[in-house]
Amino acid sequence: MASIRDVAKAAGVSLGTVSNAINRPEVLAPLTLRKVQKVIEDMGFVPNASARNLRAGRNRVIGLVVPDISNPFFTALSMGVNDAAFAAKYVVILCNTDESTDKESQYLEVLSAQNVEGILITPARETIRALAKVAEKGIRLALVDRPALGLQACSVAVNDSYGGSLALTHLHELGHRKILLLTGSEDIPQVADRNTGIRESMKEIPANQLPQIMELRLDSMSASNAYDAMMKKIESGVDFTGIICGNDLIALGAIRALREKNIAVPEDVSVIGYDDIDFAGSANVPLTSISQPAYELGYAAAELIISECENPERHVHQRIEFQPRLVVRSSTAPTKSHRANLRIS
Amino acid sequence: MASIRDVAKAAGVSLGTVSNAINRPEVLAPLTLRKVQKVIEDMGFVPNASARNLRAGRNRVIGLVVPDISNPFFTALSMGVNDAAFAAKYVVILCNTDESTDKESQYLEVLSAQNVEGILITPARETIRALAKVAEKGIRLALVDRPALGLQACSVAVNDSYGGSLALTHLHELGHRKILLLTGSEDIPQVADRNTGIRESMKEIPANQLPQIMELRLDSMSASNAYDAMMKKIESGVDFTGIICGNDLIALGAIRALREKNIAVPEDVSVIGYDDIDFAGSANVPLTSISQPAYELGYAAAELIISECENPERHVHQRIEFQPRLVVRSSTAPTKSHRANLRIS
DNA sequence: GACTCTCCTTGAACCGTTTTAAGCAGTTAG
DNA sequence: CTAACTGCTTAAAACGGTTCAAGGAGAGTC
Repeated sequence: MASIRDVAKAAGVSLGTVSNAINRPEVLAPLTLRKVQKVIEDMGFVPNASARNLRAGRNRVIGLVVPDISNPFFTALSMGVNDAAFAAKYVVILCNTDESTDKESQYLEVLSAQNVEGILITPARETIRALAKVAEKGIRLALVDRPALGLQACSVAVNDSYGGSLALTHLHELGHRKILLLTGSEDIPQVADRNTGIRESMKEIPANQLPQIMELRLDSMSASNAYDAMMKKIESGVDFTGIICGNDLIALGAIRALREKNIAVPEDVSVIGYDDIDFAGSANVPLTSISQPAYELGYAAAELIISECENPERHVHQRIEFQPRLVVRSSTAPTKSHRANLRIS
Repeated sequence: MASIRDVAKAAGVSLGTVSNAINRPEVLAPLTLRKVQKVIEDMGFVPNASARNLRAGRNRVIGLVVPDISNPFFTALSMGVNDAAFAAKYVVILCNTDESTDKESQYLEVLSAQNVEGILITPARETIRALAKVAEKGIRLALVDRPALGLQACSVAVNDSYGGSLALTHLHELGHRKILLLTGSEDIPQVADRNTGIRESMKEIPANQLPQIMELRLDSMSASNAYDAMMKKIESGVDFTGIICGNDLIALGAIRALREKNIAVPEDVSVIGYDDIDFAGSANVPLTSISQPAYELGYAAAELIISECENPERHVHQRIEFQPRLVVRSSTAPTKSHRANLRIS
């Protein structure tokens, strides 16, 4: 590999001049510049990034740590991060933790060894301690899809509590009074927050209309898991008219089970998903879902951390919160009695 | 940020000793080692990767360039790459080109500026020229999901031609004689290869059983696009009993259109997808599909390029080819006449 | 007591850049 | 004619590690 010295020798100039040709072309005499550039071109010279970073103390690399990149939500988020980084000529190291705290802290080690300028992370659980350690080492942090609880860092999140409330209110307005909550473990902060939102919005509802909530917790928030659980649930009786699902995959799994048992969606049972993944709209029963701006979330987070890297002293930590949005499609409908009521009035 | 010198001073040893404590602990006296390690721990010292890499001439970073990370196939592939890299203590920079050759070559620039050790790429189209330029700069390449046409590089691919043949043979054996090919542009190498496979396997079929093939090309291989095209197609007459789709998303879109038009899948029309994405099995009509080992593909490719980086002189370029696999679920079935025939015999 | 051996530790060179102060012509001003 | 300035270029000092030849201290041997 050619070094800057080789270029200098070949061009008959000093090594500093070559460096200037690359980084501050305006200070060179046009003729010299031309000459050096030609040699660089001819030799196919690429500056060594390690040396450059060593000297400059920066490397235009950020890390992104997510629990599950195969979840379309995080895929979209990561696309947002990538695009924002690309626009700022940064580059993203993607780390997928498979929801394991172990792998997460290992990745944090690796990233800090790589001296990335910043880390964007959706911590799997309460990894605040490991994060604080990283922050101590001078690596900037931003939390994604999670507020920065007590941590000195930016955060970009979605109002999950409001999302839960949106789902409940929608079903309630359609006349549903017996609602099944098909979701994951309360250990997952997002799940917990949405449940909080659901409980909160119950308080707004007049006592005589208060829906009854049943919970069914899944070990893993996958379609097949939801399908199995739902089949069992149906066999023990369908004592609900609406289902609020932890995510769209769960909703799809549940719908498959319902159809197999000849329970019509949305005529007999309404189902509402969460995340509004790409596929939701083109599913067999187009899903009503709570849309989260995953791409924008990632984009905003990346912009935030990049601006912090570019301008550390002027930066103030921010907390950005996006609002989820209800997207009504065909998997939810008024209950039969509600429809009857509407017809009467 | 603490440097190795600060550690040395604090521990009262020379800087070389600290380096040894980190990299060759066995040469140090146990006492010294202990002492230095304690200081490292206390100061939270992390060796600067740039400096280390500068000296070593390596940086344990590879780039992964894919056309569309939101396609579950590439998501799985990238997980394979990440896991293999993680195991070898490498790190992956993910680049998503949105199928744009422009963005692709920009990313190649960025990656070579970052001096990554190797690049794993699924070239969008025939980007051989840009790739050759990168290769010249001494960056190792490996092609993923594409054979290394004339390029001095490793490649990991799936036998697409065989995949096409699998699909056709499956439908043919079920008695289908009028088959619709619902796929993307022939510019996409995979699409072209599968079509070749289909044509090839036609030659094996006795003339009196030869199926008739119709082609319908989509601009973009998405579910909604497939749905629209399919709706139109159905309105102009259903002159086919089987559909071979370019990917699973297309299959799902097509199935939705068919159902909406009250054409039963698989009773009236069989549909076969491609990729066998995670969701295929839990779709409303569980998809028959051609499974590609996306994760393994990525894993193998990463292992290949990493081994090349670790041992450049001993490395010989390889071409690994995976075989696709037919996964039969519920979206394909024998034609009515075929079923009748079976009953008779 | 001199010699060799072992075991640790050290100092210095080096990796390939960026950056900065200094230098060197040539020009302009006084 | 000197001084100051301008416009480029250069040499040298970092940056933070790794590595290696050389050195020093004890122990063992003759």
